[in-house]
Order: sequence, then structure tokens, then C-alpha cells
Amino acid sequence: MAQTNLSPPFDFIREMIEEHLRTNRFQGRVMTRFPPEPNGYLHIGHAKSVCLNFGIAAQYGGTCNLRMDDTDPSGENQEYVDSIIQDVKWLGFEWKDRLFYASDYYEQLYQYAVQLIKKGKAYVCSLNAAEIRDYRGSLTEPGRESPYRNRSVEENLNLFERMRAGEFKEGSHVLRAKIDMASPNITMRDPIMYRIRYEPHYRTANQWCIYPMYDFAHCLSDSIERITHSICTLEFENNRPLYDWFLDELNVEYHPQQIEFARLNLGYTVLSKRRLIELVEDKCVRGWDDPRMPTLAGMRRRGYPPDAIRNFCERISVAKNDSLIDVALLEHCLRENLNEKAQRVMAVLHPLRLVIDNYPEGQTEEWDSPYHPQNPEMGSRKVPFSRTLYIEQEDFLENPPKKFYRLAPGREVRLRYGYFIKCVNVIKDPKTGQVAELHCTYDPETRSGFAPNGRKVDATIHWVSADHSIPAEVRLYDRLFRVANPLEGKSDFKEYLNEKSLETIRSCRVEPSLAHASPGSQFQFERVGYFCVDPDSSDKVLVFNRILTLRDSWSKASGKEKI
RNA sequence: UGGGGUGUCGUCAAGCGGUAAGACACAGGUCUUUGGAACCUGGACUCGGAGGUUCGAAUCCUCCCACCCCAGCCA
Repeated sequence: MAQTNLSPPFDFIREMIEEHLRTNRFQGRVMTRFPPEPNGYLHIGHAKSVCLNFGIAAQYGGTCNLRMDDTDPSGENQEYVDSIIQDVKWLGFEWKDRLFYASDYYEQLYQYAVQLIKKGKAYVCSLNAAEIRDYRGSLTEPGRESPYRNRSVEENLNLFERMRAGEFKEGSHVLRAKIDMASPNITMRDPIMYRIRYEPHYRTANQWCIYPMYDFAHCLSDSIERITHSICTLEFENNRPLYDWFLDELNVEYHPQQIEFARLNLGYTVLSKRRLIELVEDKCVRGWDDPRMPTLAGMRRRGYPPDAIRNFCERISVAKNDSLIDVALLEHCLRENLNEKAQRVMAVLHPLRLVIDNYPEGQTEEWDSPYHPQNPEMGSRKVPFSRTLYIEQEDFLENPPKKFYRLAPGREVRLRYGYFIKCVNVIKDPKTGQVAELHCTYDPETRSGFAPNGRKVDATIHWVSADHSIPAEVRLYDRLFRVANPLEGKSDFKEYLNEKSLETIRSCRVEPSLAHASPGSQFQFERVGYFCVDPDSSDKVLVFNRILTLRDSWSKASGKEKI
């Protein structure tokens, strides 16, 4: 794959890691983890984190664990676990036997909580949710201490044990860390460690009715796994003092370093689980793997190669600035990748019938055409040619503007891999006045690259033989939203959805070599774009997804919309 | 009007006191049987703003401004 940046990535995280290596902070170890919560599908924002965590581990000779951060039974399920596993694998990373679940640590976490209670650093609070919120204070006012804050260790132990035993109603008690209700950092105002939930957990079923909160579970899970660098996104910066507090108070052997980086924002889409769920549930898209979705499942179905995504994640680099990445960069990585490895074939999306008057009726030729003109090692296939062809409707204009140099009345162009043809007649539909069929003549001396006496032609157009080509359905995708940042402005981001993000064309014609292309395989339809076979394809219909268009300086120059 | 972060080209982003890397985008050009690809060229007299320190500041100091995050028994 084309790789422009050959030097290994270097950023503030790696800089910190190298400092730790120099000062022997972790005995030379580098161990990371990717900790998704299995309550939704992974998207390209997660890919950034996956690439960072697995990439760093590989770079420094360490390991990266895959850990399901499943501490909230509502919404989490095995289907999501399976999809996460599939997606991370697809991206190209492996974790061997290091697939862990926070839910596997429930007993250990419980014991840690007991330890904290014994130390007088945690207490059972019996305020209700509204009261807790009220006691917490606000951004500008300090909180007030809970009336239950000074229960004895014995009482706390007893109550916590009974919470676990299921003696109390949901919401009646929580376990809280005893820190500082006046802290300017709200995270430190006696944060909740455990809450009672009678919802069954997808892995532990009804074994537990108390579940640990993120702040308590995460740092300890990291410690249990001997993680050295716990990389997370910026919004957890406020939580770092708490991350450190638990580990310090519990005096654990392994105390990882939490490091925060800016999450990915990509133009013309949204990258938040909550909003993606909304798109799926409101049927704005066909599902999690709709090719317009920024989910890894969607991108896989769309035909985005995983190594292009990895390259993209490396190129956007890692920093702490809130940023909105230009989709053009993603598209560039995709084109760079696909340009190198996609086989070239011919397909006509909007067919226009073209008859070559001086080509013998019934005659057929088969031309051996390379799958990749720049790379002959990719082989070739036979492309049949005959008297009646289909060309792209937009490759002909009856009254061409100055800079249009494709086919027009009296004009000559080359057929890709074939002859020069000249348009001699235009037949229109008498009712609509639309161009219905073109008549041309061909020059037998001009086959495949030959041109007598240096005769030149301005354009080369693609085509398929009418009788030999096969029908196909093509799905054209455009950006999901009309604006770069759908979260800015209107209260409902869905108001910015691009109504034309999917266009299905059922009357396409593709060259016969595509007849048995397997789902997922990627091609360049010459002059049109990159496409892949959709799993919806069957013996009856071939369905292609447009991965993306080719760069198109003509449509840019003519100010015309992409086909 | 608390606390935590961030502000360098249109978009990302290096820079860590010695006189503004790189990528994408954009513009122009070469080449070409894909108006594709490849290749060449061009662009921040300036680093959120204002002061200050220094021979020298994007980098240090002071003040100001803007934006993001935190008041879930979510993560």
C-alpha cells in the first residue's frame, strides 16, 4: 500500500511513554487496552482509539488487551460484543487470548470496595437520586455532605453486604467514595461507586444486583490487567484525579497512567453512539451496517479497505485539540489505497445505446484488457466488443460547451481499449425529444492504442457491448448530512440529513467478467469510481455499492453534480 | 462568577528561546488510450489579542478574549 509517511508516528502520548521508558516508570513495560462498552457498534472514532492503543503496544513491544467495559447491564449484550470482536479483527488487530470483561472482575471489585469501606473511605448513602443531585451543588456552589456520610464502618459493611444480597429496592442506597463535597472538581464530590440494579446482565445474569460505576471499575480493571497507559478521550480529563484517588487509596501494586486525547470528529457525519442509534431506530438508514454509516460495519459493507482506514487514523494524528477532520482526507486515503489494488473494469451506469454502422452485424471481437494498466501483474480479462454498445449518457452532448471533449455530433473519441469512433447521427425519442440512440462509424486502423498518422482524439470513453453485458443494480452513496457539522445549529441534527444520500440505479450494464464477482470484492469502474459487490447480490441481481467517485476535474470545472 | 482543557495556513498538525515542517484541500503546469493515476510549482512577512522579559519569542512572564468538557444511581 502506498504509504507516504514512512517515519513512525510521534505525538504527545508517545512522547510521554518514551519519558516513562527513560525514567523506568513501568519497568520498561508498555501495555494498553481498548475498552469499548458493548452497547453499540464501533465507528471510525473508535478506530482511531483502536489504532492508537494497538499501534502503541506494537511499536513499543508491548501488548494491547481487548476489554469489554460492561459495568452497566442496560443496553449491553452479546450481539454487540460479537460485532466489536469482528470489527477490531477486521481492522487488522489481534489480542490472542487477551479478551477480557470488566464483568469478570465483579468479585474483585466488590472486595476492593469493602476495603475502602473498612478504611473509612466509602459509605452507603441512602439519599435518593434527586437528593444526591441536590446535595452535589453546582458548578459555582460547593456541595453539601450527605447525612449518611458518617455511618460507622460496621453499618456500611452491613448495608453494602445487604445491597449485594438484594435486600433493598433499586435506588434506595448507593455506595459512595468519601472524598470532598466542596471540591471544585465535581467528579470528586463523593462519587457513586455502586448502584443497585435488578436488571440481568448479559454475562452474569442475575448473579449481581449491584453494579460498579465506570470511575471505580475502570481504574481497577486497568490495574488488574497491569495496564501501563490507559488512553481515553478528553472528556475524562476531569476524572483523572478520581482514577488516581481510587488506586492510591487502595494502594494497588499497579497504577497506570491515564492519558487523554481528542476524539475524532469527521465532517458530514456524526460519531456518537447515541446519535447513531437514533439514526438506526428512526430508520434514517437501513441499519448499523448501512453503507452510509460511519460504523466500521457500514464502512466494511461500503467497501472501505481496513488498511485505508488504518492509514487515515495514522494521518489525522493524535493531539488534544478539538478538531473536525475534512472528509477529503478520508477520501484521499481510500483513493490512494484503491487506486493501487482495485481491478479496472467497465460499467455503464446510465446506458445510452450506440450503434456502429460500419461494423458488421453479428460480428464479435474479444479484447484482452489489463485489470490494471499500470500494473500488468494484476492480469487481464477478455472484453467482448460488438456492433451495438452502451455508453454513458453523460459522455455525449448534442451541444457541447467549450471544454467538453467527449462525444458530440461529428466528434471522434476513443473507446477504451478499442477503436476510434465518430458520431454520425443522433436519434431522438419523438415524444420526449431525448437522445435515444447514437450512430457512429469506427476506424479499423485505430484498435487499442494505434492511431494512423498521429491522429489524436481528445477523450477516451468507457462502454460495454449491449448483448454481452449483464444488468446490475448500483447504489450511489453521498454524504449522510448536508453540512459539515450537523451538531452545530438546529437542535435536532437529523434536520440536516441529506435526503439524497442514497440513489439506486437498476438499469446499469456491466462487463460480463463481473458475473461471478464475490461480495465484498472491490473494483474501479473506469472513469466512474470505485465500487464493491454488496452482499445483497444474488444469482438474479448483481448489486454494487459505490465506495467513492474518482477525482473528477471535469465536474469540478463544469460545476456539475457528480453522477 | 468554580474547576479542567485547547487556541499555529481553508482542514488537520509539527514546533519545547535562535528566526514557521509535513499532510489534505485549493490554484497553475507537465504527462497520459481512465478529464483517473503520476510528477512539478505556488502559497502562514506570521503563530487568539495586548503588553512585557531577551541581542533574539509561536516558544518565557502578565493580563485579556474565544471555544470545548464537568452538576447520570451512563461510559
